[in-house]
Amino acid sequence: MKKEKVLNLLKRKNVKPSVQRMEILNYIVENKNHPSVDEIYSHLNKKIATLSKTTIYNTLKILCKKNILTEILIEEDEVRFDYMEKPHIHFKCKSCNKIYDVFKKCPLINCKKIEGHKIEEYHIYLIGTCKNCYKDD
Amino acid sequence: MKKEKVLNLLKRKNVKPSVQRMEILNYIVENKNHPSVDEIYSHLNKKIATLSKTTIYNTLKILCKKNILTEILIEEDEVRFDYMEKPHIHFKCKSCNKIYDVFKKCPLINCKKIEGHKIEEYHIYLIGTCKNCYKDD
DNA sequence: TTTTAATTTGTAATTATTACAAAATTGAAA
DNA sequence: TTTCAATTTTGTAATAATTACAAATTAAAA
Repeated sequence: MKKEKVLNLLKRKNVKPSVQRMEILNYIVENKNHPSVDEIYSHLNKKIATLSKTTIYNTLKILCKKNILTEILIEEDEVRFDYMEKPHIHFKCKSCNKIYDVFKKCPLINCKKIEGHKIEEYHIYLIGTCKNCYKDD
Repeated sequence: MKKEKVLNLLKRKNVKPSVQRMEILNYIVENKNHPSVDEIYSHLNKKIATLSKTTIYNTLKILCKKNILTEILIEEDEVRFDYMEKPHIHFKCKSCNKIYDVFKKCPLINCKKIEGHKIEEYHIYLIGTCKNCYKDD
């Protein structure tokens, strides 16, 4: 994603841009496999030597609150993050541990209510073996 | 669930029964709102004064491995557990924090493969406001 | 009973995340 | 440009769920 696009996205959602915020958001948007906080840190640390993990946590929290990102709770021990342009499904491969985006439609996502409960968020997580790992058997 | 049913369930799935294992499994099966480890501990501690949290963690791990329970990753900071007789959806209320089971059918649950990936587990989490909290507005 | 194996327990270690306050940076006003 | 206030970033320390591990207990087998 172009620098300008990230900048505009932040502005549009009322998040004051900064070098750190732009880099963090950009890395998540670019990297499709939903990097962990550690991965984000390791990668960006090369560019921004003074970067702190606390900044990453702070930024991610803001970006979620402003609905730019969504938390993915597919891993047991850490949170992942998702830039969701359109609603989609997540598939985690048990073997290689990658998290794929799947854009198959699910009628559930159009429901506003279910058994009387008002739905505000949809999280669909599938777990199994991805096509790359599967063929190695 | 009757004592004997829990016992048979454990035996059938090749888990050696014990007082602790039966009580833990029974509590999860009986309590429909998916108690946390802390809640399980607090409740069963009254019955089994010597109970240790480590035993609960050990037992839950075994029960998951033997496919008697499934992990629910709907909470950000702790794991919940589910006794899944038939596949269903989970709905978490943001307001009262209860986790409901919803038995509406979703065609996704019949898919064995998606975009070439082999599916082994289905986790569908909806988040919003439940019907009890909603009407208080 | 004696012995062996499995389970339970308590403590200490691990690890992701948060709280907090100092340092650095930004942006506007003078 | 300089000054000053507000915001952001950073590092350290605290928190809390989970796990590792070994001793104690219990159950099963001989």
